[in-house]
Amino acid sequence: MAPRENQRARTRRSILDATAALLDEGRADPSIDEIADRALVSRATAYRYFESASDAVWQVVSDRSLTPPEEALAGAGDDVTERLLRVEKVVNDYLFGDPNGTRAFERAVLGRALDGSGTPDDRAARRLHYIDAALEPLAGRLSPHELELVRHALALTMGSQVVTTLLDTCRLDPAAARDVTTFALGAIVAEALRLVDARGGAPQLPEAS
Amino acid sequence: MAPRENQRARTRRSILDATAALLDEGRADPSIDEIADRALVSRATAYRYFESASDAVWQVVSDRSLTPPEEALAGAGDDVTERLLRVEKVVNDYLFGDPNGTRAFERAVLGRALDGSGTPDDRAARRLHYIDAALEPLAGRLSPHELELVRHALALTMGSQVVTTLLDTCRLDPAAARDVTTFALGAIVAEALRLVDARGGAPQLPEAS
DNA sequence: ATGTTCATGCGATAGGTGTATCATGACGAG
DNA sequence: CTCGTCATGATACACCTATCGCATGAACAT
Repeated sequence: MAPRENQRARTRRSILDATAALLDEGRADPSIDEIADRALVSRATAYRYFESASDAVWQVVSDRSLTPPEEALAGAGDDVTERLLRVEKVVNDYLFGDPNGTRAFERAVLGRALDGSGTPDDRAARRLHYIDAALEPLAGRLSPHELELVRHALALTMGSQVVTTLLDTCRLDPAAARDVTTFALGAIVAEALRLVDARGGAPQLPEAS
Repeated sequence: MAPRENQRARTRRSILDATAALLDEGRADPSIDEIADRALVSRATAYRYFESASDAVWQVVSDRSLTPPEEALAGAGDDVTERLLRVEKVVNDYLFGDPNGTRAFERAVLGRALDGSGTPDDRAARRLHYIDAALEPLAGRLSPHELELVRHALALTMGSQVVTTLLDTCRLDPAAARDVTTFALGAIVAEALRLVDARGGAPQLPEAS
């Protein structure tokens, strides 16, 4: 057992709670000092637990759990489109609902990319778990390469960067933005299904095999 | 005529050149001091010309002109897919070729979004000009609403945010990333063409040819 | 209770941003 | 050439990040 586990856990929680509170109050980009003060902890300690302020924000935002994939897909059939729409709703409703937190998250991702910190970043990649879960009925029916293509193309329709693109760059409102994501998603799924048909899976075309 | 126009133009150029030089040397995120020193200008002056370091970077990156839409589309027929692939190539080749500059650009966009500066940001939205130019043959054949959907969905496949998503979050290499963007683009175009067929426009049949 | 360990607080340091003020002196019109 | 204008440089300030070394004292084993 680690030396002072409880104490450390308490401190960590305190910092995370403080960060979360600040975010909820609309501070999009809290400083380390703010967080430390709020957590009743010295600045040095805050740095001992998190690499930076945006690191803490990152943890908070990404730990505010979304409905997990299994739950989002409970009772869903094999209709890939419906499955994807469900997870898209979970992910994007969440993000478009909290643009501040989302942009702070974005910022953290960018920071990591800039200083080349090599952490695999399992959290930011979480959207792929949702996509994979939704795509599961199709898994065996596409070549590995095709599947990669589809997964990553779908990743372009969900996630924090989409918020930046549609809200900030294209200046859409959240509702219109959601229309766009579902449209794009539908298009990609349709293309994927066409790929499935093209290989073994499907009967219906007068195909030249 | 403004008071000391030439002097000011010279100073401005000097700062931009310095910024560009630093970027080309691989400094992804140059500080104001670095830029000012390199430009043989005091820090205060640098701030008189640009709001921030990333502002200067932004100007540089976005002014390094891409092939303009008309040129990219010269000699292209009415095949919307081909047209879009051309502009996608122009935009994304450029961005994936200079991830550092791109991320600095990203950073600037985010900064603007965070402090809510209301500038319309014609530069970041430039990708829509490319998309519109490529989409031109389809313009009259979709309802305004459908057209908006298609335009913005396509915007998800080009631009700086795509770099962040595919390179940083999904950890693809540039070549694989380009495969993904062209795939997604193809899917969206296909969907758009289906919309065209669904309304009056349908000229040629589902060519199993 | 006693001593060690280790998380913490405190303060200093080094560097970055962004703003303001003020003297200087180059510019350019007369 | 002269003189006022105005871009510039210098400097200071407030605040931020990120890191360091050192003293303190709570936590824990003995």
